[in-house]
Amino acid sequence: MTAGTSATAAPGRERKSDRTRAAILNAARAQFQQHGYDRTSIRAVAAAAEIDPSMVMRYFGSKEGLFAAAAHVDLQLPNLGGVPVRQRGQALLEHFIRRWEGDLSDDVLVLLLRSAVTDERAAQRLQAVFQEQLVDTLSRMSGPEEALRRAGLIASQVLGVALGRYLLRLPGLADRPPADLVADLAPTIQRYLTGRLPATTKQ
Amino acid sequence: MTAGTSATAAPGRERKSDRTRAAILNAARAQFQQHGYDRTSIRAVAAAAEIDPSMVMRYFGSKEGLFAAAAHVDLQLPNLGGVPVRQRGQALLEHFIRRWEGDLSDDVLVLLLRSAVTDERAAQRLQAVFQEQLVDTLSRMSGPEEALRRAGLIASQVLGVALGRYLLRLPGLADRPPADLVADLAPTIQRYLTGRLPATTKQ
DNA sequence: GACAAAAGTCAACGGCTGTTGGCAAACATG
DNA sequence: CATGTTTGCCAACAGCCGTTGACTTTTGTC
Repeated sequence: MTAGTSATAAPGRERKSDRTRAAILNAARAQFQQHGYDRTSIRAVAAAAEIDPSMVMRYFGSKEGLFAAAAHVDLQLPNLGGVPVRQRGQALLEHFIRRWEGDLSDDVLVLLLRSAVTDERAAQRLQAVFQEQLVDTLSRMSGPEEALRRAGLIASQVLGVALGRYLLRLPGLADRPPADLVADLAPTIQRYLTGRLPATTKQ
Repeated sequence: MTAGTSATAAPGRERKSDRTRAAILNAARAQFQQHGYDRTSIRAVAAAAEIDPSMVMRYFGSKEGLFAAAAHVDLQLPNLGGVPVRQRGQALLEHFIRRWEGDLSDDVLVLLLRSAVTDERAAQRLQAVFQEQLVDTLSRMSGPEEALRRAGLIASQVLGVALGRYLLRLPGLADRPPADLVADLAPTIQRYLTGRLPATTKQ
């Protein structure tokens, strides 16, 4: 409509299909996040996107391909170098909570978590996110072995909160104000991040 | 329905059906734990128990009934009153780790966790376990409101470890010796259990 | 307007699912 | 042996699933 009709496809020209492609992807993300991989059907996604199920196959090849496209996660971890050492735990924790508490289009990690518990490929994908984003960030502050160890501890606490608060809705976690939760948990993250850790057994 | 029909049967007398009943239950537990609720089919359970699928229906009514029967969890939390206050965190943590690390028939909580992420009923059941066993245990040491708060924090860390180590198999968690993990995490549990917690915002 | 590619619709396939009811063997009891 | 109950297998149902291929409509280019 905007560009001239005679011009060949410019790089910025958006195809008509890109719209439905995005619609499918949005619907898929919502479904995967709410119901997990198994209980999300291509038919339901197509219905939510108001198109035919076969379109999903055309654009994404298979249900697995759709999931792969929908589950791209970027943690967008902040650069902790600019934060005073004593406040890094709280800063990191606030970052996660803010992501989850915020607008409902951003929590792809919940999507991934819900599916990874039963789907092996989703688990590997979550493992990759953990490795490439969290471990790498910590590697800038310490050796690779210690980074892996600290990252594991942080992941256990952060994912545990997400699990209990957003998936299981445990009463002691789900009904607390975000700020209180941050206050309670920040010392833990701080210790995992910068505190002194006990010596490991030989390895 | 479950009561014996004839009064002549001695109390210790075991029916023939009790054997297959137990076989079904064992197979179901293994399947539910390994694949979660959705990917466990009654047919697969029946095949593993070497009986007909219709038998499962006869004994447990439905797939949901089977799951309910298979997912009975008793955390068997130790009485922390007999443990020195400073070691209670470690004691509680060791208890959980020992349960999971031990023989492969005991980890019903992993079963429940894997299913609770997608199945609402399983989630409610896990919520009940959390409430009736963990919160109640802590209530003996503090007021009910504080107990709920501390229980939530403990659950987030403990379930987070179970999630990362046994379900997702994150490299920083899954490949560490149990003793090392206990050493790293014990201070956290200790703080959640007995440490001083920041003031909460009004509620 | 003619024509080709893209975008979308429709109906169907084979497979797996939970669940049901009928019927055959095993068994205990008179 | 005759009886009724328990225990079990078999075949089938209705439904949803991912996926496919043929067909029609829209769109863009000459």
